[in-house]
Amino acid sequence: MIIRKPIDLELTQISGQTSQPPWKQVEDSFKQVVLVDGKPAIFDVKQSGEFIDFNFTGDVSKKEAVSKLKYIYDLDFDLDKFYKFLRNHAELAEMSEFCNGLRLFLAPNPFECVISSICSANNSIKRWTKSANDIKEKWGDEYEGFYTFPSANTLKNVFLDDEEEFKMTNIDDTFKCKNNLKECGVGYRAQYMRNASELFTLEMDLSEISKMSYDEAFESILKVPGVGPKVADCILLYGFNFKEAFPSDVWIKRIVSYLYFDGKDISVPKVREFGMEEFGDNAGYVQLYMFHYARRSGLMNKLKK
DNA sequence: TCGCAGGTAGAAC
DNA sequence: GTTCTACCTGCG
Repeated sequence: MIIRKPIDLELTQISGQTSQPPWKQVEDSFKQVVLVDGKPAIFDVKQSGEFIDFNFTGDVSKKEAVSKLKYIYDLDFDLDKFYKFLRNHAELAEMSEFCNGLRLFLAPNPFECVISSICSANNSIKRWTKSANDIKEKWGDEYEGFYTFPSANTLKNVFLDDEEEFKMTNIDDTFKCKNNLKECGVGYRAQYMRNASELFTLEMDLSEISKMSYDEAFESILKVPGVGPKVADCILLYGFNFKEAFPSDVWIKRIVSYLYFDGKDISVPKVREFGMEEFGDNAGYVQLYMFHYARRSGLMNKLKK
C-alpha cells in the first residue's frame, strides 16, 4: 500500500542515525522484522515516486502496523513546514535542496537505540552498524532471516570477551570463543553496553524516559555508562523522538561555527546550547540536515582540517 | 604505517 | 566549570 507522505527512503536509511542499523536491502526494498504489539511482522518498504510503498507479513493488524511504520519513519512530521523554516533562516536556506525527503529514522525499540548510540561514540558509521547487526544475530530472535535486538536482560548476561567466555564455559580454546561482545568489534564499549543493560534491569526504567520533560530525560540518560552529552541527545532524538534535542559533535561544531560564527572555534557544549536556543522544536531535524548537507554539498571536505 | 572515526570517563587545572 | 588524555579496532 502507498503511504502518501513524501520521503527519500534510501537517504533516510543510509543517513547513519544511531537509532538502529539500516534495514536489509533486498532488491529495491528495505526489510526488517518489527515487533507490533509484541508480535513479529516483517516490514517491507520501497520507494514509490516520492512516497513509501509499504507491505508486511505477520499476524498483526494493518492499523497497528501502519501506525508503527509512521512512527519509525516519522511520516507525520510536516516536511514542507520544516522547509519553510529552513528557508526563513539564511544560513540554512539551501539545506532542503541537498537533503530533500530526509526524515528521522526512529527506533521502534529504545533500548536498541541506547546500545547503538553507545556503540557509535568515537567510531565510524560503518563499524557501529556492523557491530549492532552482529549483536542482533548473536543474541536476538530470528524471524525469516531477520533478527530482533536482544533485551537488556539478555545483554547484561553476555560475555565481555573471549577470555571471560573461556573461563566461564568448558570451551577448550579461546579461538573458539565467539559468543561475546568484543567479538562484535565494539572494543572498550563492551563494558559500557553490559553495565548499561544491567542498569535498565535494576534501577532505570526506559519506558519512564518518554514521560519526562526533555531536561529531565537528558539528566537521567546521562547516568547511563558510556553515555555523554552527544550520545544522550542521539538517544533522546532517535530513540524517544525528542525533537528539541541537538546532538552536538565535532562535525556539528565545525558546521555551526562555519555558518554562524565566522569559523571561530566554539566548544561543543556551547554549540548544543546555541542549537537548542536557535532552532527550538526543529533542533533535531536541523542537526540531521546540517550533517547531511555538509556531506552532500562538499562542505565537509572543506571543513576537514 | 599511523591517524581517524558523528566521544566518554577520569583526572588535573 | 573547562581542558587534557587514553582508549578498542577496522579502514584509508
